[in-house]
Amino acid sequence: MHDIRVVRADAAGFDAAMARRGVEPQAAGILALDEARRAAIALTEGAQARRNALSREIGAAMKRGDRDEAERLKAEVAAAVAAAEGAEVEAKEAAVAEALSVLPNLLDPEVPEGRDENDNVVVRQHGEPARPNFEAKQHFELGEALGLMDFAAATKISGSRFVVLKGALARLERALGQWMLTLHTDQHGYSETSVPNLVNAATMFGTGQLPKFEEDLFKTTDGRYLIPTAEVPLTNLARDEILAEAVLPLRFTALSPSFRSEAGSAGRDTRGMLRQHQFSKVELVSITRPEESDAEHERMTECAEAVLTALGLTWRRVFLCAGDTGFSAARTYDLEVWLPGQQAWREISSCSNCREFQARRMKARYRRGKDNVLVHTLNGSGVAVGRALIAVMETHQQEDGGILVPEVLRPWMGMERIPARM
RNA sequence: GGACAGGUGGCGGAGUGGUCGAUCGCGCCGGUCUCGAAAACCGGAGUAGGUGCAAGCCUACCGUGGGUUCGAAUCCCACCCUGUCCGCCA
Repeated sequence: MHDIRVVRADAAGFDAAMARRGVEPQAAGILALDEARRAAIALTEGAQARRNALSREIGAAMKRGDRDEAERLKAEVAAAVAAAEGAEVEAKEAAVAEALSVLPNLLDPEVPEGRDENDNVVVRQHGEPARPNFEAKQHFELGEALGLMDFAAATKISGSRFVVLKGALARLERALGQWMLTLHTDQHGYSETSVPNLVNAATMFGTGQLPKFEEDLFKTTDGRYLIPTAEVPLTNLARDEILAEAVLPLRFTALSPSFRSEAGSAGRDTRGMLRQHQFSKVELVSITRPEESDAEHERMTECAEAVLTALGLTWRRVFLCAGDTGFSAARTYDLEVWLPGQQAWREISSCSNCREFQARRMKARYRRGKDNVLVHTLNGSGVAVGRALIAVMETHQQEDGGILVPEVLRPWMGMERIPARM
């Protein structure tokens, strides 16, 4: 959500910022709506002031028993009320709000120019893509050979883009989630949080999923939505709050399922569990003072990177370009992990600083002296459990189809290796 | 699901048709006192929007949305939420 004052103050700058996103110029249209809105407000409020004054006079007239005068004034009030209603202030305010709420966030100046993922910039890499002396398999080949990853069963139960994990792979998923959550709470200062997975429309508006991206969500029959990420409930903890400065920064983490309709990605990544309607994810969310958010963004990204390093994965940090940065974000780092079976870098985490974009939608503020100031919100995957499972399988696969369990997961797995099926 | 009781400013809590944006307490900000702090005392302070160079003026907001009325925090209706009890149920 944008501040109309920003558009008024620098229309050309606003359009230039939108252009980086590939969005057509908006300022002129918004300013026209704003003019109409303000004119309607002036008209209506003048009429309301007249009505209020007349009402007071009526009260006075009644008090002294002057009924004729009171009746005469009532007629005048009726005219004022009609004028106020004719201006249609609400519709005009809604038009401005709508226009401002469907536009993406302003990008940080440092965000690289570019149209799509090909223009993203690698800023850091950990490890080198492995060159095993055997042909690395993809995770679904491994999982199906182990008899522990069953897509047919999931299709029967639910449909495409779901999976049933069994035995050691089900346990591996649980181990990953538990271990990551423990890492972030015990080592990284995040507060463990258990959140609803079903939220209302106001919550979805707060983080920016609504009104523009409703088709990406699953909606329930009673008008609620399944969360596409725990970012949604975690960030909305601050909605409509005025926080004490001393509590900032707030850092939350949650392990939750994420539900995505994947509308528009038909035919993409259809094999395996890379792109599912439901997956498990450990999410990180920070609520900070404005001056802290850039440092917090780096810190958060490093917390996610620590997960990948500890799992023995090969990864790189990518600075998303203008065209690839998400709607609510001012700047985003993706973490990509190397998948030896697929011979490709794939996104496993995305860490974004949304600055005050979500906070304005949510009215999430903190008290600084006598002022109420919008907080900054950040979110990052720490990390996606489903994709971490894939990465662990493909990275630590052995020639016989067994999978070596990373050291950090062994206490949770109760085994050093998922043995190949005999 | 049924029956009651409620939803008021950062928090607590008054207010039942006419200067009520709203008494009061806590907390908050400024000041007096003090070497400093605490206490005490004095003063200030809601949010959003419109207008104006500014001081200021105006409008809206007492869960949400309608309605009655010249006028609604106050009356009526619907919905949402909270509490208590009952029923049902992981």
